[in-house]
Amino acid sequence: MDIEVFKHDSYFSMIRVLLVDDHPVVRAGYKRLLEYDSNIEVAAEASDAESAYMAFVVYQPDVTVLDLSMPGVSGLSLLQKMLMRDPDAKVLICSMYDSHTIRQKAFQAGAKAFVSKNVAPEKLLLSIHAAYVGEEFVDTDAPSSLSLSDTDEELDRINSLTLRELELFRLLAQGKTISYCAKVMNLNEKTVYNRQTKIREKLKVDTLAGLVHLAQRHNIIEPNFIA
Amino acid sequence: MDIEVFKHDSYFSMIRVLLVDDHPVVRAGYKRLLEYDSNIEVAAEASDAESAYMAFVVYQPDVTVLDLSMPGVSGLSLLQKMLMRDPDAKVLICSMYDSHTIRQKAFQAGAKAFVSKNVAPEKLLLSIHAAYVGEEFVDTDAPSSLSLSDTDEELDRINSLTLRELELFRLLAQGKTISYCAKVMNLNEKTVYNRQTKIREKLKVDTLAGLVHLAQRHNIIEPNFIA
DNA sequence: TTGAGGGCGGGAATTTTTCCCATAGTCGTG
DNA sequence: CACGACTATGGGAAAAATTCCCGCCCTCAA
Repeated sequence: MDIEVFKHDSYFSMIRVLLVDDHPVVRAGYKRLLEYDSNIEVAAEASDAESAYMAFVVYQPDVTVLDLSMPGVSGLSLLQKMLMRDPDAKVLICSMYDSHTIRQKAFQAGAKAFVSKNVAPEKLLLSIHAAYVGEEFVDTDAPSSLSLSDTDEELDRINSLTLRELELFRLLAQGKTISYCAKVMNLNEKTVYNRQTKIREKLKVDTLAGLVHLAQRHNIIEPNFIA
Repeated sequence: MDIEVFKHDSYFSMIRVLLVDDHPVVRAGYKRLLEYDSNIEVAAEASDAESAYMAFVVYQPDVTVLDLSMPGVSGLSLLQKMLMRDPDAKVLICSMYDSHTIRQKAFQAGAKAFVSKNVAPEKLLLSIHAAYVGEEFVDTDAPSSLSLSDTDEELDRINSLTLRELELFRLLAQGKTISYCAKVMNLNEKTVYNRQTKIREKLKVDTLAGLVHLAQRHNIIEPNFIA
């Protein structure tokens, strides 16, 4: 991949990037990779949703690279908040765990691009440029899209979840308590209960454990075991 | 199968590191962080178990930084293979997901150090130096994990379950409802409730989802996850 | 403008779950 | 044998979690 193709004419065309990831190592990785491209500079970085939003408002980056799997609030909510503030924001969603569902939700929420952390460095740069100019970019050679078939009923059900529901789904599947969910999602516990019921109804599972299994099958959450 | 080698201008006191992680971004992150330390150089890197082993044999790094969550063969297997080849190998295990169990397994397998990807950059460098001189290094301020280093508490807890409790534990972790459990175990629902409470108490888990995760961590149930 | 749908939560009813307790069987031991 | 310790089992009342049904607000699209 010839990086020279990204060379812009003037100094003023630098793409200013905001990096959001809770892992210092990963942020460092992005920075190093982005350094390869002389038209990109890291304007700011953040390790959690709040500071990310603040940085977004303050620095007004051209492109935001946002990791989905952050503690607490989901990256998707943050994305929405950003888009609320600036509907034209270019956000590149990056996720450790790839799945059709996650991608779908990301784009639905307004992401301009999606890559998994497996992405080759050149692809990452490419996708940032693509996002910058407003194109949608999809990392096609997703390594092992392990979804058996995209017509899977379970998948359809998951896709029928609204954003907010998906967010709660993830939290619950991770084993968070109702009250914790209420806190981090800024909701009344009652609402969480109501929503949980709705989620289970949509997903056609009748136990919490069922939610966990379903979530793991579809890479909605990280498998917490080592084989 | 790509082993990248980095020129090292023979400063024999340099700590030569082998990086093993399947994510390019993460490898880049390590490299960037390690560059801060002028006594460390990245001798080679690898993105999968086989090439990692080859690199290990060929380059004989002073310290290997090994990510646990790799596709295919587990990082732990790779670790064992390396130690079989060189019992004195210094391997620093690095994992996205931290838990006491994981750590335990890592040290049990012969790891010299363990850090989670949340680790602060300085800690990472510190741990590499520690591993280099043969010390065991434990990232103490691990955010959410109890850093007690004795026996595997979770396992002990599971072992403290009675047979009947274990039976119910498995059913629950598989997502069966209380009434189903009562039926198949020939019990009054009340008894099942009482028992479930006791199990969660013994296992120190406060949600059903927690039971599922615990069960999976310890292979009590089949991970119902397609890889 | 109207209507559909998401997001949010109140109130009462309902169900689940806890907590404390009682009974019974088993086992090892003095 | 009798004793305590431990497991297995469940009753009853109380507490907490959950459901069910409802209304409100907002946005968006027709």
